[in-house]
Formats: sequence, C-alpha cells, structure tokens
Amino acid sequence: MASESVENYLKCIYALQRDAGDRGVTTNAIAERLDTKASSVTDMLKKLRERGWVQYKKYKGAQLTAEGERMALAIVRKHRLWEVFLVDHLGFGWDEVHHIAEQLEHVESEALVERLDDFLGNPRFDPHGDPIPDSEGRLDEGLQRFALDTLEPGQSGLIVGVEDSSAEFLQYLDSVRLTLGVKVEVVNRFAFDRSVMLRTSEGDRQVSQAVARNLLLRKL
Amino acid sequence: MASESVENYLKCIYALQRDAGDRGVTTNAIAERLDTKASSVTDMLKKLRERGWVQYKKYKGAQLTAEGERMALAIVRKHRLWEVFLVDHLGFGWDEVHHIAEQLEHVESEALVERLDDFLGNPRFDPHGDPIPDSEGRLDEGLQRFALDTLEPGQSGLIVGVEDSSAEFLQYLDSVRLTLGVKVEVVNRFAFDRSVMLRTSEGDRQVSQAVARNLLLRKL
DNA sequence: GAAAAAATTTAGCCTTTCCTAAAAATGAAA
DNA sequence: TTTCATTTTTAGGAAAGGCTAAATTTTTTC
Repeated sequence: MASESVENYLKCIYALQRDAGDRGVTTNAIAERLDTKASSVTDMLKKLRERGWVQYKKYKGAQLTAEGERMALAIVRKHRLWEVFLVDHLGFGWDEVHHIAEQLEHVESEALVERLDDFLGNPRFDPHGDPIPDSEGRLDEGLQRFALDTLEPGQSGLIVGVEDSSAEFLQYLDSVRLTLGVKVEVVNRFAFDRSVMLRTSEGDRQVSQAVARNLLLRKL
Repeated sequence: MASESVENYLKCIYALQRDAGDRGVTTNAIAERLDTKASSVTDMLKKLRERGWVQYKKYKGAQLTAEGERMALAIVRKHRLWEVFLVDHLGFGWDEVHHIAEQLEHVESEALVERLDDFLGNPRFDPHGDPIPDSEGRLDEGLQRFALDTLEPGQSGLIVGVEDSSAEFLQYLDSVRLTLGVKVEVVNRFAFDRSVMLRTSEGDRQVSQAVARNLLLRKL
C-alpha cells in the first residue's frame, strides 16, 4: 500500500510528535531526522495530506491523522518485534539491530507479523526497553519511565530503556555495564556539570549529564 | 548496492538461464516472468550491462557475468533461507512462503544472512527441496533429481522437490499428500494422456502429466 | 515595529523504473 | 529469397522521490 519512503515519513513524524507537543512537527525536524532536504519534506507532506495520513498546513507543520498514526504504529510494531528476534534468537547485540530492523520493518505481511509475535512469545518490550504496540496498535507505555537525570541523590531505579538508541551510545553503555535490567542508585550529582555518580552491584560509575538524560529508569 | 528491481532481474535471469542453455535469455521470457513489458526489460538490460552484471547484445538476449551470477546466488540464498525460517519456525505452509521470502530476500546484511543460516542449522535445502547456495555461492545440486514424468512403470523414487512452486500446485500436492519425503512408485502410465498411476504408503493416486512433470524425485 | 535571520515553500530539474506506440531486426513460411 | 509474423528496440513520457536555487513566510532581534 504505502511505499517504503512513505512509511519512513510516517514513522518519523510519529517519533517527533512526542516532543512536538500540540504544535505540528516541523519540516526541518523531519528533514534532519530523515537526512533529507526540507524541500523534499514539503513535497512529501503534501502527498501524505492528500492520502489522508497527516494534517498539514503551509508553514504550520504536520500531525498524523488517526489513520496515519495507526500506520506508524504498525511499522513501529514490526521494527521492535524484529529487533527482539535479532537479539534473542540470532544473537546480535542491542547496538547492532537498528539498521537491520529498519529494513525488515517494511516487509508486508500481516500473517508474518502475528506469527513472529507468537514465535517470540509476545514480548512487551524491545531490546532497548521500548514498548511494542499490540496488533491493534495499542501501546503499553508500561510502568512510568523517567530519565536518570531526574533522580535525586539517594534515590534508585532499574534501567529499562534508552532515549537515544544510536550504536555509539549503546556500545558505551555496554562498555560501562549499564544495560537493561541493571539496578542503579544515584550517589551524588555534581552541580558544575550535572554529571552523576552511580552505584551498581558492580561498583561505582560516573556518567555525564548527556548519558543521564538518555538512560531511562523505572521505580524499583 | 543494487536496487530491489535490479536484484529481481538478476534472480530472474539466473532462473531462466537453466532452460536457455547456451543461448542468451530472451527479453520476452524475462518480461513474462517479471510481469512487465519487453521495452522495460530492454532498458534494464542496458543498465545491467553497463554495471557489468550481464552480457547483452541487441536482439541476442542476456547472460549473467560471473559477478552477476554471484549476486543472483546471494539473493537465492537469502530467499531460500528465509523460506526455511518461515516454514520451520513460524509454521507457515510451503505454499505460503514464496511471497514473503521475495520481500525478505532484499534485506541487506551479510551478518544477518550468516547468523540466520546458523540459527536454522545450516540447511542444505529449502521447503520445496531446492538447494541453498552456501555463503560463497556454491550450489550443492545434490543428488540427481528428475521429474516423476521420466519414471517408467515399476520404478520408484523419493519426492525431493518441485519444478513449479506456485501456491496452487503446492496446495494441490498437500491435498493429495504428495509432499517432500514421500516415497512413490509408478504403477502405470496411461498412453493416451500420459497421466500416471502412483503408489504411496497411503494408497494409490492418479496424477496428470502436468503434475508428473513438476514433481521432482531422487533415486531411493 | 522594522530589519535581519531562520524556516519553509516553490519552481525547475534529475534519476529510476515503468509505460505506450512506432520502428527495426529476426526468423519462419511459402 | 521474399514476405509476413514475431520479437526486440527506440522514442517519448509518466510517477515517485530527491535536489538546488530562488522566493516567501515566520520568527527573532534590536
């Protein structure tokens, strides 16, 4: 039905919509995330509007329609299911799977997705801790998640996800042993650079604010 | 590197090359198999020639170069491995997997293919009995295969593959229980329509010549 | 609130892949 | 071998998706 390119736009707008709040997602934000030019985005937004997948007014940004969001969620579902397959069954690292899943997510077959879901044991979260939409597109936001950045000294939490799933960041986390399922306690926060001293079962670690902002925790 | 369309052409030419013998694969044959127009094929053959993947002379048909064949085999490998995954692990029927594998075969990742191969236990044949090229593109043609059509009354063989893997044919085979691994003996061949009377462990069956031509056996 | 900066859109063009219609080459038949 | 049918190629064009450069709108800054 929708081309690969169209699917990428829908997924991109969906992802940007969280931060955009009520205002539309801007042309430039889309262009940057898809590594394309703003003028190409404008072209595509007109097409998506024609097909009823986004609301879009010149200079005012775009928002997914209900139908557009349904489609985006279907793609996100596929992406995350394939990531589970790649990590749990093929033994890839969580930092290696994004690129491959970006291709697999475009394979069109309802039956495939449902069978894959069952094969994987109907997982609720992908290897990065992101929730997997169900076949109706319902998203279990799961238990409240918050960035490590927001924790005060003395408080603790369980690592359940990442905001940024770039290979670089994930490899960094692997190397300092801050991976999904690890329990961390904030020992101290240094005011001058907002870096954080953590305690885990493996010892203490100091991480920058950038890291703390991108590491998602859940209450114990 | 190569677009999906290019990959489909290479795979198609590879498949047609068996029957074409030494003469090149004809424009029309390609057009028919890819369900496209002859003029589109001519366009593409010029591009494939430019890139060094086929030899092609006006009006004389096309043949894969060594490089072209290497690429075609890589795609065939992916296609057949995914078919094994779909049938063995997701529980699809052998008649349902072709269309999905046609999409999966275009996913680009060396690592994925090799890990999938290992995950599947390095299978040598796909669910239709076709041999799976190894990572170097080497094809184990396996033990000699021949069509049921060529068997004389009194002779027998093991079903190991099909010439035609259309869903209709595979479903027909399922319904009359003539599936991979079944042992058959030719009881009689009727001269007037070359239909064949078979004996299997489940009883006798009569099949048309069309079926006999598309059912591949191996000596017991 | 006017001017400058930034963001966005428009206009025009490119590539890929496909199409139709017309022209040319090939091969089969008389 | 000459003609006719078939196959193949050429010519010209369409749709999708992208780009650059120029124009326009919005936002920021003073």
